[in-house]
Amino acid sequence: MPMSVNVYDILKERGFIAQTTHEDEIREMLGKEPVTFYIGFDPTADSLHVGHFIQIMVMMHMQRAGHRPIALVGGGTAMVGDPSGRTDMRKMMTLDTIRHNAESFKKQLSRFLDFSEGKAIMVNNADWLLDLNYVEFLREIGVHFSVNRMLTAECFKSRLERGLSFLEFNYMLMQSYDFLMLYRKYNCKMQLGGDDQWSNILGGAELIRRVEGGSAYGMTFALLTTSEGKKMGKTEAGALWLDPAKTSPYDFYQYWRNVDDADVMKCLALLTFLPMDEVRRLGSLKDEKINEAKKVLAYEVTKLVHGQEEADKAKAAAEALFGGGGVGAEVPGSTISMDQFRENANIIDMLLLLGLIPSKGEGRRLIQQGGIYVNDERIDDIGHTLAEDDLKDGSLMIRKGKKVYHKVTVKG
RNA sequence: GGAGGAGUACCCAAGUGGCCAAAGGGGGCAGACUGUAAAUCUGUUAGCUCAGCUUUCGAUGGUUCAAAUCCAUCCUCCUCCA
Repeated sequence: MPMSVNVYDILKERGFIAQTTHEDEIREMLGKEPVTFYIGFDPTADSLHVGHFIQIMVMMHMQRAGHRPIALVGGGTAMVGDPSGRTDMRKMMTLDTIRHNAESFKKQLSRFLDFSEGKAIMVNNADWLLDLNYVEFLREIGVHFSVNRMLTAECFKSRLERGLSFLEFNYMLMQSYDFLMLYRKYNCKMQLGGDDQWSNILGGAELIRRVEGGSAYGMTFALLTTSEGKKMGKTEAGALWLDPAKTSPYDFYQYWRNVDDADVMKCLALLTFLPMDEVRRLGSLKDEKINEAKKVLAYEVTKLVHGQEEADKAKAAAEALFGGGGVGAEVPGSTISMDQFRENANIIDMLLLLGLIPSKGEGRRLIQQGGIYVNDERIDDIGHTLAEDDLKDGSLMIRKGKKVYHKVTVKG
């Protein structure tokens, strides 16, 4: 298999790599042969989010370079909960929830990777973890772990201050066991993951070396953080989901359109496939010009996640709304009936109906502070009533603050 | 199992009988300035039929004209000892 550019160098140049177990050996191995590797995703929610997307980008880069990804859905590990980087205990999830989430993960993952002809594999660790025999597991795997060493691991530090249950303490063993199983079954030699997974990955690589005497490697990737070190991809509504039903393509697009200047280059490198020369050019734009880079970023990421059609729509909507142009058809909004319109003609009732405000108090505040516009006219009376005259071609535009647009279409 | 300590709004955290819908900070939202950025400044941040009323300080019950504050029971968490 021809490999012109070593994928390790690509990942390195784009800023993915945080830590590796054996840098030189890994680079050499990736350069000369197809390698089977895996990344685990614990189904703790019913959709993947941007944090996962970084890992998916890595898998795509690796697959393009001829390597074989295994996407591991953590149906078994989710039963226990990874304590890494957490300050409090995870909520215990029911079996049904986990199953449902695992199914959603599978669906989403298959959009990004080519699973045909064994080019990628999807597994669920519930298949081997749930039926484990406790004593056997302790004897086969448990012997190889030193509690003393585990306690010094970075990922448990914060938890040792707040408390760590035995249940969660075992997470590392389970993940290590996963790696061993995949090594045995698929000759999986590498585990990749977010940097918070470093300890868990090391555990697995060492386990394989001890039990099988084989060579196993690990590599972690920078978590997506802002220049201030905060986790990226968080919105007021929670995470930035990949599921269009949970985060609309328009909102998704807007999130990237609005990233901090300082983060633009990093995001372009990590979240798009644009050539690095282009990334550097866009990232070095200054002042107002950097808006161009943000538009490219938003479009490219949205295209990868939601497809070209949705990306085009999101872009068109953004241009129509912010470019001062007319109101395009693809603007985010909702459709209500004429009865609903009449019954909720009071502006605050309408905002509530549309889900733009959580309570009427919030609505009054917004209006008093001048944050609500109807058809681009500021509303300054909390008793304002919408009239049918406000409708233009059966719709009207409500704006909350500077950026939240909502088109109301009235039918019937 | 024993001894102490803690649970306050989205988060952290003050408040130990009335002046408490509850200081302060963070976060959020809105306004000004801008580039749909950042920083800064201002306002706001329980609900409602909003100068009034209703429901909140782990839960339940009690004392009192009056409780986040006092008492009882329970739940949860932490620390030390075993």
